[in-house]
Amino acid sequence: MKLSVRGEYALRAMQVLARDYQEDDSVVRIQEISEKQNIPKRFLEQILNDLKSAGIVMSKRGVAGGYRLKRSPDQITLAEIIRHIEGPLAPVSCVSEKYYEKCSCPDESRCAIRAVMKELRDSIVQVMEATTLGHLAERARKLEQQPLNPFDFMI
Amino acid sequence: MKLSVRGEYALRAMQVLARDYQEDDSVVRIQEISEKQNIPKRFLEQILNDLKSAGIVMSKRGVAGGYRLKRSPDQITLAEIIRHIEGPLAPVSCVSEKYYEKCSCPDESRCAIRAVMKELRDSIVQVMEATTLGHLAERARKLEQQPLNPFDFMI
DNA sequence: ATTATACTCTACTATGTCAATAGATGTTTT
DNA sequence: AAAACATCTATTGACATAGTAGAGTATAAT
Repeated sequence: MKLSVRGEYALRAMQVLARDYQEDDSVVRIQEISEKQNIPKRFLEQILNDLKSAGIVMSKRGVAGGYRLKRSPDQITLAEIIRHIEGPLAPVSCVSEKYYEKCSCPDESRCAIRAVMKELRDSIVQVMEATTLGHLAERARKLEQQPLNPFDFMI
Repeated sequence: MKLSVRGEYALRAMQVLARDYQEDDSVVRIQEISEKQNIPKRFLEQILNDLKSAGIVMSKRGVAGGYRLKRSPDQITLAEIIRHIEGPLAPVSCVSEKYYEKCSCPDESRCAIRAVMKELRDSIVQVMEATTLGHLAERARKLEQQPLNPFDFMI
């Protein structure tokens, strides 16, 4: 049920780009994202490259180079990011809409687990498609304004 | 976001035991579960063994041996099974209630992704804790009664 | 033009999971 | 007691994931 580390890093990197997003063509260096989010730089390079070929970010090479979102943060959902990095959002691929694959069970149409997994899939997809990088940036700004809350350390 | 194969097999095996559950102490052979669900037998042995030490099933050795649920199907949730097989239900462990671990991000209390992941966790947990093996068995019985629906092959 | 910067591409290593195999142990039946 | 059956335990190999490393390419400042 877990997100891969790769997927988590992708989201955290996109959060940074969304937070710093401007209409002009300003870019953010990998180094900076890496430091802000504690992500191994070399690993992050690969992830950002994936997201580039997915059409989510664009890059500028050379001295003042870096990455920026290819579209407005409001037009990029978390679902899109995760689907490109790890494939299906569904917990089992026999209930996936976009990446359906037959599973090994004898009869899908009579599998009760499959029925439950469909429900689960729907609630996951609902959250992930409803949340855009724009929402994330807005939320991040609000959280930054709040004073540190000591109760957050008591989980 | 995916369930491991191990977790999927565990659920499918428990579905069989729940479907065949009786108050007496009748058991089901691994071989039988393996054939019904197309699960590699030796692999299934390990999984059932795990579930045994988790207190979910009990076994009887020797001729006429096999496995049965240790408790009534109504008292076993899918959440309990998955937590024992794969750990946290949460997509990232920094939002897990039962298996919390600090993540590598600089400030959890101000991470917007974490806030979204918490929502996601809640909806996953809600489905998995609400669904018992009893529900699964009931649902399986209903599905068995239905005629084959050709539309189920058109996903 | 040269140099420094920062992305790009490919390959490698380590770790963990999935799956299969083999042999040991315990129970019942004959 | 022996044979047959079925669970138990340990080991192994294949594959995916996480992370590291090095050489290469484009850009801008000097």
